[in-house]
Amino acid sequence: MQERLATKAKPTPPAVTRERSLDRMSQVLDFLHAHRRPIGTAELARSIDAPRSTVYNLVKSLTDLGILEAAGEDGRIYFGHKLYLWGLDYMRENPLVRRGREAVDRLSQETGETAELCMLQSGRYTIVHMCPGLRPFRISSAVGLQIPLPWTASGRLLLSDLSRDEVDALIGEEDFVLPDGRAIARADFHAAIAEARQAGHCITSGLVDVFTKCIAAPIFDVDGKVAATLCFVVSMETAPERVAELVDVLVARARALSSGPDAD
Amino acid sequence: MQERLATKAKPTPPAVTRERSLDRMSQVLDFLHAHRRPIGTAELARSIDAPRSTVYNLVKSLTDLGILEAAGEDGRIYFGHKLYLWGLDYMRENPLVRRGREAVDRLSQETGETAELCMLQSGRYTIVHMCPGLRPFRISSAVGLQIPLPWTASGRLLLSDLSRDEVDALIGEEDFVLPDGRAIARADFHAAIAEARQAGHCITSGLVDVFTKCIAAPIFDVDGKVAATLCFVVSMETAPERVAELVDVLVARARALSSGPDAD
DNA sequence: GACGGTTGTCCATTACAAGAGACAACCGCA
DNA sequence: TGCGGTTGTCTCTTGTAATGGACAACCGTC
Repeated sequence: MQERLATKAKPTPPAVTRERSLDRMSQVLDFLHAHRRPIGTAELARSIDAPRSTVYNLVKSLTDLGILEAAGEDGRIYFGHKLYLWGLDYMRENPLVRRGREAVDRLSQETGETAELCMLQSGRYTIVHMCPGLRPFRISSAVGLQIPLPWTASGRLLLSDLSRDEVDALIGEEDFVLPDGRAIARADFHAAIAEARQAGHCITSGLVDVFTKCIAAPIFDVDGKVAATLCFVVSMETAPERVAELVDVLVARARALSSGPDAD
Repeated sequence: MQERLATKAKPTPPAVTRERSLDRMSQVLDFLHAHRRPIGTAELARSIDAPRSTVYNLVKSLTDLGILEAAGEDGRIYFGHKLYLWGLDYMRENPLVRRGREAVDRLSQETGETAELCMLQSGRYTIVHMCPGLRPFRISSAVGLQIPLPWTASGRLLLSDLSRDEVDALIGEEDFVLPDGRAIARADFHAAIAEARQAGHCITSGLVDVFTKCIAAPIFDVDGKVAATLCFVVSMETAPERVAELVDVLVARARALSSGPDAD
């Protein structure tokens, strides 16, 4: 009886925590997403700080299900084809993504520029879709990449609904450091966000890459919040009139996609 | 006591089987993939023949993880954005898919035609990647679609390693009926497969769509089997010389992608 | 307003999986 | 050949989640 009560009344739960398999799976897949290449099972277990036996069992199960696949050598594993199929289903059924992709393809065709659809997913900036332009640009296979918000024009628009504190909470100090080592001042970034909101579009130059300019326009959801952005990645050399023209096209197309209940 | 013994000595395990959460999840996602649109939780439970309480809990967990998402009205659920991210990772890391995508983008840029990368996945024809051409074609957002193999030029190539019986086993009668109601004779289809294998490429006219021609070329894996195809979707009006030119480009590019251990 | 039909929530039970740890088979390297 | 470092498999224990089933809140329809 006493043990019963004692057991029941335990004020502090024991330190040993047992994760659910679904959570472990999510940890594994999230880690793989960040890791961005195949990994061995033992190293994976170390990386996500999970018991080895658990991870070995889990990897076996997930491999059997086609969620993971052997990739590379040494029995390394990575994402499986099932995830690809399911991901495509998401893309096809999600109205914003589906219509946004079509818009990107069409914009790229019409202008010959590289166009992208960008969204905030899990608090991170994501390139959802890209269609390369005509110009002999380096084709970055960056689709699905999650890169720091301050690096992009779209990032400034996507954050324009948040308060200053929310933005600060969302973005770590390291995200303000550009690929070439330069750092963006927080104050400047907040100002740029406000400016982007005012202007209804945003242009950045030479952030991710010295040779490119980003032009972005917001797509609004039914609540008037920025749900996604359309964006052009153009050469730094692009003439100002051409840039202005692209801005107009982009803003118009983004507005057409905004809060459209006329989807199918 | 008797029940105890009976319970303990059970020679045949009871009919009640308890599925693992991972298996249940896989059932749910596979069902959604086949269902191809959002579904309510209760109906989902009925559909996969799982206990209601199990499915309610599972859907809650998966939704929290971003693997499922509320979609449509009535609390229906569908695939979540995490699957999209993970699927893109699969696509980016898989050497064949990655290099095939780049080739498609480049082919489309160079020729101005709509180009596609197609594969056989889980025994079904899948458009893995598409880049729309310059011409004002109807943009089909067909990426990830799994359509009947007989409808396409790529399908004929992808099946060219299989025996007649294997092909027959893989393709149901309904797949031979084209969108406009016409039916393809099995014998003709088998002949077309053989011809495609011989020729090293395949051209079909007006199958999926009266106004289009499909031109496909095979990408071979290390074993010399057809692993994927590159394909152009062009207007029916395209001049024969132009078609011949596109065939040459396509075959050359596909060969360059074949069994390349020189991947990155 | 009593009814069969839903959908969604919440328990109690217990079968099963998450985790700890031992183990063998490999590496190098000294 | 022994010795730390691996990786991968296997056992056993025990916590926990999958399940059955009760329940409330809704429908409609008779």
